[in-house]
Parts: sequence; structure tokens; C-alpha cells
Amino acid sequence: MDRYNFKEIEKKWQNYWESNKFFKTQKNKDKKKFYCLEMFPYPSGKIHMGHVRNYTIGDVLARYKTLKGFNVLHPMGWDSFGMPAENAARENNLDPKEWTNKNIKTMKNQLKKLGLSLDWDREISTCDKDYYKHQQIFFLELLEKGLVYRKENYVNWDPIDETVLANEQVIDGKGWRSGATVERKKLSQWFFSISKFSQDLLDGLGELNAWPNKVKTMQKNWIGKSFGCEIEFEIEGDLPVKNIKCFTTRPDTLFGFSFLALSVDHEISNFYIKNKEFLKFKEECSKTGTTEEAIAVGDKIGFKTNLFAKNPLNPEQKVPVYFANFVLMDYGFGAVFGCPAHDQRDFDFAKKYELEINTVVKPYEENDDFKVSKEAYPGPGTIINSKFLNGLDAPKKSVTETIKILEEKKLGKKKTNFRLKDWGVSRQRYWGCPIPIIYDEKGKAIPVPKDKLPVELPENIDLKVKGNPLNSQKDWKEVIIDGKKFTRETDTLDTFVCSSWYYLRFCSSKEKNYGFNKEDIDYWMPVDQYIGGVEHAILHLLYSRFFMRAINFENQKFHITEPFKSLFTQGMVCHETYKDQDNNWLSPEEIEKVNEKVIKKNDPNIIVKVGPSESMSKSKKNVIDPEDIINTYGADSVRLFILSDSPPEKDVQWSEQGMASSYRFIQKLWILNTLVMNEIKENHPRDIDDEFKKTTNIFVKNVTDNLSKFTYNKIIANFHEIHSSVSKLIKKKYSSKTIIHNYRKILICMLPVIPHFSNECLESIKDKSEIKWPEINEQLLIEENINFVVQINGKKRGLIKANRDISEDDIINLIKKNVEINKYIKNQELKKKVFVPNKLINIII
RNA sequence: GGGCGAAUGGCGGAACUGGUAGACGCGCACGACUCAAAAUCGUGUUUCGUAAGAAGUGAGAGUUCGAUUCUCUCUUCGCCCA
Repeated sequence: MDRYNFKEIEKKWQNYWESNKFFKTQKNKDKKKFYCLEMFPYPSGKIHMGHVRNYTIGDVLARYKTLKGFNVLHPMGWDSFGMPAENAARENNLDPKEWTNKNIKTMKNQLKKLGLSLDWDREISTCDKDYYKHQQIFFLELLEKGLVYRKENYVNWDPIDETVLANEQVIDGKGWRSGATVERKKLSQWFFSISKFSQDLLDGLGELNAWPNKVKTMQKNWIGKSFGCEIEFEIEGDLPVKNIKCFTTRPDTLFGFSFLALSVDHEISNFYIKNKEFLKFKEECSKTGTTEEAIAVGDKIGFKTNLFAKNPLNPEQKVPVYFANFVLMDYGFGAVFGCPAHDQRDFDFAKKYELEINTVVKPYEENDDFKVSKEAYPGPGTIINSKFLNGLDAPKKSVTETIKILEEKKLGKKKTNFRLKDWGVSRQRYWGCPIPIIYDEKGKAIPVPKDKLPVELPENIDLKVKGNPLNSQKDWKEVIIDGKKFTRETDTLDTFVCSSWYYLRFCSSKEKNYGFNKEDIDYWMPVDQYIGGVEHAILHLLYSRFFMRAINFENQKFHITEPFKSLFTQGMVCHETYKDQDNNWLSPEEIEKVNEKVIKKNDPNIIVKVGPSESMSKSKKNVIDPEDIINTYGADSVRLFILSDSPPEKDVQWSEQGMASSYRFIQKLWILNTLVMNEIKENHPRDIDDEFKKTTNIFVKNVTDNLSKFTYNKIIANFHEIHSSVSKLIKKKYSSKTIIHNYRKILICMLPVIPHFSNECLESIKDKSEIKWPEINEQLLIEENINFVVQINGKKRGLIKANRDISEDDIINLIKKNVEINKYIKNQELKKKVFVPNKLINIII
């Protein structure tokens, strides 16, 4: 029997799909559309197993929806701006554009080898000027609408990479890439007013029913809506300052007030710019990162002023005012009131500077003389030591009640606060989308006229210079427009901007005049299914949701607000880790398993330490190259394996044995296919096909159900089951009509997962009717004969074959005749019977 | 510290709304083919027990005729936020 030659057959079908533009999609208003999108990759060089998993999951869905008759848009592109290209180019003396395009070429070939049903005619690359040109137009439109602005801001500055880092790029106070200690630096930056949409972005989550709750919760927490109170404190002291505004979520703890803390950037700091001690303190503060975590972990330090703040609810109480490193200018008003008893940061600070600690909330189970001593008590309880607030339930009742009192006395007002901050989009980097802004001689920012767009990135530049290479690119930076001299903005846009609207561009990838065209958007958007890693749960998805709203703001361009109707987040691909005696990581190719021992290949004396399975990463050397695997086993086998071992939303462990088993399974299917083909030729007279029909029908139902629930691992189990069933059925000498009718359905159900194999088998069948997803026959699913479960005292004691809809009395009679079951009853009296029709009976004796 | 989630054989994992626990795969064991091996095919595989049988879904309780599934307490692990 001939073996399945995947090399030849996969190539044949890939060529066929490509030369016929099989997956090219066009608008067709007569057909229902389905937009299937997987997160596009960064072209880092080669595809990795994570891509294989992500794109296989998406491809299964896209192919299934096509077979169901949908007009499917399934595009792919490249998130091709970003630091790796610039770093790689600098290290190897290359051009970032060449490096990127070379990688794109390689990866595109690899994706084609996977047999993905992608419409390559819609391919986009964000570093292409035909793409970023439109992004620059969006930037200017947002600027006109007042959604873009420039401000001086403190940023996380990485002194080695010489760039600004986002908070999440700072890990333990160090740059995520360079490892350098991050500094605070003041820079003029461009911002998108995402915080204007805080409430709207929060509300929008409500309509995203097909998003994982986990992701919605993460976004909700990130937006961080909180209720609180704006309080104005009266100030006394040696400076001409009368009031300081604070925001607090716990005004009910005002009687525990013992200091007022200001950010070093608070406007009051202007009085201290000549104070050497203050400047020293400020310098000290800049060493702590700006992340909330760095502040929580770091030392709390303060600088005492000669100012005192009055407690608005208790005017005879006056407390000192400090500058403190744990207060950030961009939270509230850069000023917080300190209540050490009920906030750990305030507690640490009060201990250090020996300030009062007044307990004003007691846990329910404590007495009124409860005193906070070792650590702050931030939990719920009852208000104490607070005069007219005493006895209130904290924080639920006490907060609203206190706000009411403060409002009545005109001492404060209710306020909603969001944690979400505006999005800083400036990057001091070369390999990004240029910001279309020029500055006149006075330094005034002016938008580049739209007819002068795109502002193209200059080529052949020197990357070895320190800082942003664009800054030293004089012939590019200095520009004359209408006879006047200007200098260009040298910052480029955060690459998250590029990925915030690429899903719109896919709808109109060839449109020249604008980023998209309305008709295309109206037909294709929203994305019906978005698939990607959970690591993008917050930023990318939130920025995309913002971008849709921003484009639509004030001049509505389309009628939807949410870009992604359904979201699926897949798990990572993991592999065991290996280390030698000196704790050097070893790759899977470097090791060998002999008699339950793991040794280094060609070096049997070195015992390898096997570590836990972790997500594949180059640093741990536990990566498997998809291309090697495709070359050895074929795309269908890889697709089959990557789906088979775990549910798609969970991590999957790469296993060589599992991979080999998937390969064997394709071979088994091929052997079965040969058998089936022979039987078709034989054409036996047997035409009673109930059993074959029923088996096929259940298979179709299971696969269809599992497709809709994303339980793709169970689909592979269904494949194994049907293989085993058909192997037995085919021996029963059915007519060729019966075999073809059912076998075709089976092959079509396999097509989304193993498209090359299925197409090859389908082609060899004479029946050339349209290949479409088989219907489920609901009638056929009803079983006439059932295995009726008999329980005695809740324990299964036997199965009785019975007809459908058998009555309770009939089943009791059958039990009485059944020796096996009767021996448990032994003529005892039946106390109670629980009868579940067509399922079980539970007899209590 | 807070939020969310998870825990089932030697391993990855099934079990629809409370109704036959362990589908399917890996591994392992035995058998067939073979001079032999590999490949392939077949059979078996939760644990204890020769067996009849008993126990069994992280631990402990509860609701129920019946709990992997629902409720409470605890343990461990993962993710996110701090």
C-alpha cells in the first residue's frame, strides 16, 4: 500500500490555491459576511509555534465558515515597525527596511506552507508608506478634533536605549529590554486623549458578550473607575498659598488625617526651586520608578514644608504638609491626604516621620477601643473616633454620607476618577511612523499640509549615533515649505498606533485616498472573530477600541463602535526545559532520552536536568522550529497536533511523541481512504445504510458542536472515533452510493483541520457536487434502543437494553427478571424509586 | 494585599442544563508479523484485591434518591492588578 506523500500533495494544493486565487474575497451583498482575523505578527525573522497555533485556530474557523456558505474575509499582514528591526540593523550594519522585508518574505513563505486560507491580495505592512500615510492623516484629523495634544511630561527614560518606556515596559524599575535602571525625565510628548473616552470604553464592555470575562475584567480594572471626593484644604504657613486641592476615595477617614502629601511636581514646588535640599530630595525621588508597583515597594520618603493644612471636618486640627515620593502628579491633583491608620503607604510614611496614627475604622468584630498598631487596616468596618460620623458602616455608607456632609458645607464635591491615563504616543526612535508635524522658528507646532503627506522616513541613515537617529538627520529634519523654514518633529509614533486600525485597512487595503472606504467598512466590519494572545488583553485591544471611537468622533464615519465582536484568546505553546550540570540551557536537539535517562547527545556522561514545561522562548532554548516540523511531518500533521492535546484557550505542551502520533494518524486515514476507494469500485448491492448514516450523522453533529464551542481538541478525538468506526463499517459491503454519500461528509468535516489531505481525497471521489458543510439530521439522532442505567442506593448496578420511552413499570419488570441486578435487591422492600425517562432509575432499598 | 481562574489515572485531557467518571491521545504491558529489529496491526491499561468486591475527581463538611458539576471552609498552583 502506498504511503501518503504529504510533500507532493501539500505542494499540489498550495499551488492550486495560489494560482487560482482561491481565497481572494470580494464584497458580495447577497452573501452573509464573516470577518475572521488573527493578530498579525511582528516580522522578527521566522514564524514560531505560537503563530502556528494562533493561525491554525483561525484557519479552521475561516475554512469552516466558508463551507457554511459565508463570504469570509481572512487577511494577513505585518506589524512591521518597531525596535527589534532598528536594533538588529544597528548590530549588523543593515537597513531596517531591508531586514524587515527579508523577514516578511521568509515568514510569508512559511505561512503559505501551513496551508492557510489567507487572501494575500489584501496583505499590508505597517512600515509601508502606503499604510502609514493614512495613519498620518488620522493623526491630523484627531489633532483637529482636539484628541491629540502635546504636553511636557515625566516619562520613564531608558538611558541605554535612549527612549521612553511605557509603564509596563518597566520591570522592577529596569528597562524590559536593556535592563538599565529607569530614570524620570521631563520631555515634550504627543498624547492621544483616550481618557476622554473612559466612561464610554467602560460602557462598551457591556455589549461585548462574546469576549472572555477575564479580558473584560482586566480592561475594567485598567480603566479603574472610582468614586470619591474632591476636597479643598485650607493652608497656613510661610508661603502665599491659601488652598490645596486633593482627590480621595476615602473622605470618611478624614478624622484620621495626619499629614498632607504633595507630588514633587505639584505647583507649590515652584517656591522651592532654589532650595538645595529640596532639589536633592527631588533628585532622590527621580530614582524611584513611576509605576504604581515601584512606589508600593520602594522606600517612602518625604520633604517637610512649613505649611500646615486644616482638617475641614475638624478645623482645630492642623497637620504638616510634605512633599512625598509616592504621590504622582497625574493621579487626582498631585496631592493626597494622609490617613496612616487605614492606608499602608501612609502608615509607612507616618512611622518614618513619627506622625500621628489615628484609628477611625474598626473591624466589625473589634471593640470601640480598637487601635491600629503594626500595619494599616484598609478593610471594612465601623467608623469610630469621628464625632458625627461614628457608627457608620465603612466604606459603603460612610463614604457617601461624608461626601454629602462635605458638599452641604461647601468643603468638597463628589467626583468620579479614572485610573486610565492619556496615551503617550511619542517614541524617540527611527523605525516608526513619522509624526506629521513641523515646527516654525518660534517652536510652534504646525500640522504638515495634507498634500505634503506622507512624511516619509528617510533612508540610508546612520543608526550608530546616540539617541534618535532622526534628530541628527539634518537634510531630513530641516524642511522648506512655501519658502519658509521649518524643522520636523523627530519623534515617531508608538507602534501600538499602527495596530490600532489595521483591521479597518484590511477591508479596503487598496484604497488610495483614505485609510478605508465607507462601503467596505459597512459591509465587513466589525471583525466577527478576533483571535490572539491574552498578553494583548489590555493595551492593544483597548487602544483599538479607542481608535474606532476617535475616528468616528464628531463626524461619524460608520455605525459601529466596537471593532471586535467576538474575541478568543489562545494559550501558549510550552516545552520541557533542559539544563546541563553547569546550568546552561540546552535545546531539545542537544539531548537524548535513553532508558528513562536524559543525556546530552554524543556525550552520555552528561546527565541532563529536565525542568518544567514553560512557554517556548529563545532564552531558555526550548523552542521548536515550525519549519523543521513541517518539512518532516507536513502541514496537516502539524495542524492536527497543535489542536489535539489541549483546549485552544489553555497552554499546550509540545511533545515529539504527540507530533509523531498525529503524523501516523494521517497515514492511517490514508490507508482507510485506499480501502474506501476500493470498496467504492467493488460496488456491493447492500443499500441499507442506516448504521453508516447514523454514525456519520453523529460525527457531523459532534464536529459542528465542537467547532462552535472552540473545543477543537475534541474535534481531533472525533476524527479518531470516526476513523475507527469507518474502518469497521467498510467491511460490511455497502453500495458505492452509500459509501460516497457518507464518506464525502466525513472528509468535508475534516477539511478545516487537514485541508490538503481532505481535498486530495475528495478529488478522487467521482461525486463532484458542491463541497459544502453537511446538514445534521436531527431525526436520525434519536436513538430507538437505549442503555438504561439501573442504580441501587445511588450506585450503578447494571445496564438494561430497552426501547425508547420505556415506562417505569416496564423497566421494573425487566429488573425483576435480571439476575445480575436482582442479587443486589434480594427480595428487599423498595422504599423509593427515582425514574428519569430514557436515562436511569435509582432504587432505594 | 486585592481580583479572576484552576485542581480528574503514570502524562495531556473528556464528562451537555446535578444522572453510566476516565472519551480521545501519549506512555506502558502482552500478543501477531519477522531470523531479528524498526515500522505496522491486535488486546489490555484508575487504584487495592487471585476473586467476589471495595475505594476513587486537591482536603474537609453540607444540600440531594444521586455531586467532577451546587453551597461553605481550607490547601496548592496559575494569571492579572498592586
